[in-house]
Amino acid sequence: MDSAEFHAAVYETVRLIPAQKVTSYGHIAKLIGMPNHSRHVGQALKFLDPAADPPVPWYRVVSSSGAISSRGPGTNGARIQGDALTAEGVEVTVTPSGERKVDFSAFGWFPAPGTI
DNA sequence: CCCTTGACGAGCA
DNA sequence: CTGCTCGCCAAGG
Repeated sequence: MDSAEFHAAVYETVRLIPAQKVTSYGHIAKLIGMPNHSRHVGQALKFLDPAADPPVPWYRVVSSSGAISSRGPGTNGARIQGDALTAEGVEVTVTPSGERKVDFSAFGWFPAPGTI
């Protein structure tokens, strides 16, 4: 599997995430058969064209702890993602330190590989 | 070819 | 809860 196929597989899988559900980078990696490439799932989403057609609901992908990565101070990516999820009806908790988190027990989507 | 970076994950103190 | 270590691997300098 080359880089282009990897990206395609990631986008394809992310589109399968139901509305009002979230999953993790690591689980996306498992679903496409590359459990050790969680970092590259993030890369694929990072390179994604926001105007892709059909759209890719990248905002439904968070870290394994349920937290939304900050992307560093000065960037508003985390806030955008949190807002997008909130707008869809997903409960996003904001910790005192400003961290946004999602409750997997209520909104998690983790199908076993091969069952989708 | 070596070194550093990451929208990551799991384990441990 | 926070912080640190190690494993992972493609990309870019």
